Amino acid sequence: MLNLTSQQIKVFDVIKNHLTINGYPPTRAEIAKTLNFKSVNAAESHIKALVKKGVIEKVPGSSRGIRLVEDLAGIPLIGSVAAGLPITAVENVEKNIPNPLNKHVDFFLRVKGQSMIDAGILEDDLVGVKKSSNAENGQIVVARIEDEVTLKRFKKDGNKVNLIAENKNFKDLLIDESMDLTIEGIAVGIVRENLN
Amino acid sequence: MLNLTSQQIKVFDVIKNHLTINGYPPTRAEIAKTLNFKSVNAAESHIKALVKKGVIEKVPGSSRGIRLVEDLAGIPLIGSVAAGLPITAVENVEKNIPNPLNKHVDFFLRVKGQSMIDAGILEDDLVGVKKSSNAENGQIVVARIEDEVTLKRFKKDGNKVNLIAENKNFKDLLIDESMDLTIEGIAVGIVRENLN
DNA sequence: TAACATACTGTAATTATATACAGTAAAAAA
DNA sequence: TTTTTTACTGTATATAATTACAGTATGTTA
Repeated sequence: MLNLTSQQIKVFDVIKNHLTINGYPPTRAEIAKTLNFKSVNAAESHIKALVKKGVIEKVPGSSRGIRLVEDLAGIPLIGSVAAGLPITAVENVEKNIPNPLNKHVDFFLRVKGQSMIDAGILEDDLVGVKKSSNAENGQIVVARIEDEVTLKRFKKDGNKVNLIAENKNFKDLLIDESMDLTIEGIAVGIVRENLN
Repeated sequence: MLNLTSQQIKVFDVIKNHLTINGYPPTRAEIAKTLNFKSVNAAESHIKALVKKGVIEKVPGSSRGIRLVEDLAGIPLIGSVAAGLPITAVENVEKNIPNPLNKHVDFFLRVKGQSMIDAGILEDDLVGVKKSSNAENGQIVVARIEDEVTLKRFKKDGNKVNLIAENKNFKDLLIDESMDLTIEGIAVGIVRENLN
């Protein structure tokens, strides 16, 4: 959803909200009324801009013929993160799933390894992640150290950051100045597709 | 969705399909065309019947002003099961959530207690359950013994059924002839709304 | 500086859509 | 048996809605 102007974002949000509240898209007149435009053509122009930018689709001649491109897709599931790419880069998106968690989720990340099993997070679980560059003590975070992405419990002691694995067989990871640590997001929920 | 005639089910399905394919409801003319009605009023009449039966809602004067009552609901989340009631009775439904699992789920059940923590299933997790009256060895099942509903791993030895808790502190539950055991469903996935 | 994008107002025409009314016919319920 | 429900066709109309065209103004990019 990049490159949208603030007005375009407003129009997009009106469409999105209308869809969730009413179950069908708004008309140009309804968009104009909501945003206090005096001309329906203001809405029409914004719709054209949003189509051009690829965030919505139009069905010409059809009343309320608007689709949210983003919305059809659901929330991106990141299977594995290729080195050098931002986590949510399209190259990393495995598929898209609907969000059952009663919270904002920016992406789901498939868990690799056993480092969090004592917190009930198993390999291949999908962790719902909200993007954030900082974390509070005790939160489970998606962290990036150099080029590697891991899921760990965040603990800060003064200015020393400790990334704790919830597995007795793993040792804590103490971050020092020389290491390049980025907090990518906070884990807010879990989806497990496979039981066995 | 009871009491619908076969024609009404067809019309309902056309609306539902149009929604999933196009992202917005069909017009009367579109319904009529899909079902080869020669008059748009045939669609209009069916819509009125469906509204009367409570499976859709109409927004008068609004183009494509149709809502699926059932669809808004998602999959029922069962918070706790009242004694004497079937699990999915409306009285037990806490709320409804969308299904992120790539499988058929009849309902979600909120887990009570610690009996499955060694399988990575924690208290308050939502277990996605597919209704089934029989289970295979090793599957995690929702079982009802007398009036109590529990989540356990199913194991059958000859004709002895064993319900195994995945927690060292719990002992297995051996079912004998005198007990009233019902398998209500098979767990197919997990959703965890809260991490800490 | 010229071209383009953004951000609108205002008018108007064509088409899309809901919906009422008048029928016909058969099946189901009271 | 009468009434109601179901299941349509066919016509008509008011209104809902898309969308093009003509402007104005400002900011951004080439």
